[in-house]
Amino acid sequence: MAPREYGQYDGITRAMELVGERWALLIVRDLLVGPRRYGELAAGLPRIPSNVLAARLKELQAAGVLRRAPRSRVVIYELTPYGRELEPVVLALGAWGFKAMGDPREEQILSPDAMTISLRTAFRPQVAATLPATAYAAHVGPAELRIQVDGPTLDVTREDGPADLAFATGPGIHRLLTGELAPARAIETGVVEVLRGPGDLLGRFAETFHLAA
Amino acid sequence: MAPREYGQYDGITRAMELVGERWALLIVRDLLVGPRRYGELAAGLPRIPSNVLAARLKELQAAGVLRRAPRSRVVIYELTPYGRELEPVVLALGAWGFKAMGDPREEQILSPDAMTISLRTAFRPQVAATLPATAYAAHVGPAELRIQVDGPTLDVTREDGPADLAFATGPGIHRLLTGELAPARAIETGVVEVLRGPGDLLGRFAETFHLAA
DNA sequence: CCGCATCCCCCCGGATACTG
DNA sequence: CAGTATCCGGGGGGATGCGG
Repeated sequence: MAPREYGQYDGITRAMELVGERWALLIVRDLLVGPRRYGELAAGLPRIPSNVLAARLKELQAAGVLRRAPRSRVVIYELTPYGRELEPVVLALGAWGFKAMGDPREEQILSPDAMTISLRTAFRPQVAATLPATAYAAHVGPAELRIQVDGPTLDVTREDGPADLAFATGPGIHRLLTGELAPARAIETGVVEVLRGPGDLLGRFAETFHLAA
Repeated sequence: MAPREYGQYDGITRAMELVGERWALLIVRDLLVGPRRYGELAAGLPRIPSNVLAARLKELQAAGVLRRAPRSRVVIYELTPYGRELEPVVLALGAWGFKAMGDPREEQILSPDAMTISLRTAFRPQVAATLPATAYAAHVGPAELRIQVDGPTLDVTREDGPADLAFATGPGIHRLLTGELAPARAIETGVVEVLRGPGDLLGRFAETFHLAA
């Protein structure tokens, strides 16, 4: 159960030993959104084998990255303070990888937690501060994401509630965030489907969230 | 030769597909110091099997992270501009992993390139700016590292030259950077061996380079 | 039904030898 | 010196089982 080692003594090597195994950083990514149960993690990572998920959770716990928290008869996995310190790393890595994303393939999914982290990465506080406070409801897959922008602060939750603009989308939203796809065309082509509210608000959304290609 | 996929469409997943394989980020770490030949990379990563190194180099090249550059009859591997954009990620990951480092074990080495990156991570420009310009010569393993601090700028190279303080050290220097080990005691205990120059300059070194434990 | 454990297969990674 | 070839063990992928 001891992690595989690299035989070197420096920070990066140590980090790779702690969170460098396959799937580990994707588990951290989802836990950065909030505490999750085993089944929720499995649902957000459909292609992870159950034994690997169980093994990673044990290793990450032993590494001090996450902790099993017994909450009223069920087990919840949550990041430790040390694990939460990975947030800037994960966001920076996400911004870097974002630049190398091509078009989504059929088998590739966008989970609600992954989208939440992508939005945190793409959020531009200084731009948002100049825009009116806005609440969006984004339907991604079966889940609804409530995205509240209020000045320079961003809050993404999974509770639903009133929103100025409600839309459904999938992996294709990537091209909206890069600016490669204009908001109007995103709606025309069906990449984004407006459910409620004025479609022009998608322009404000695209201004608020942006990532380099 | 296509990378293993995770079936998700977001930036972190893409990043893991590009640089998430075992050893990949350690190769990137060393190339962040400068272009390297195959043998130099192998020397800095003694435990990597040669076939794995060859495979990673091909994959990272295909990923657009590095490039094979023919230089006067020999092949040099160097990061592309996109690969160099990993620097903040690698430094942040190194700072994070640094906090989880225990004492070095016998089989763990500190390579010159790893030490160079560690120094970049630990460098405190604002502190250095208040100190006189100083050149250190650090002997780590068989190699000599010339560390030049001039105001808020840091330059670490492998050429040797005059230095205000020359010292030899190994993995144990870690405890000096955290402040856990006082400079004077580092010399007393042999963690740092002063070769030339006044040993008190090690205090300036410890002020200039610092990492949280 | 959720949270894993078990089993099996396959492929990647580790070690070593070998070649242009 | 710069990789390639080969063999082997172990970890990951996938399906299934099972206890609380």
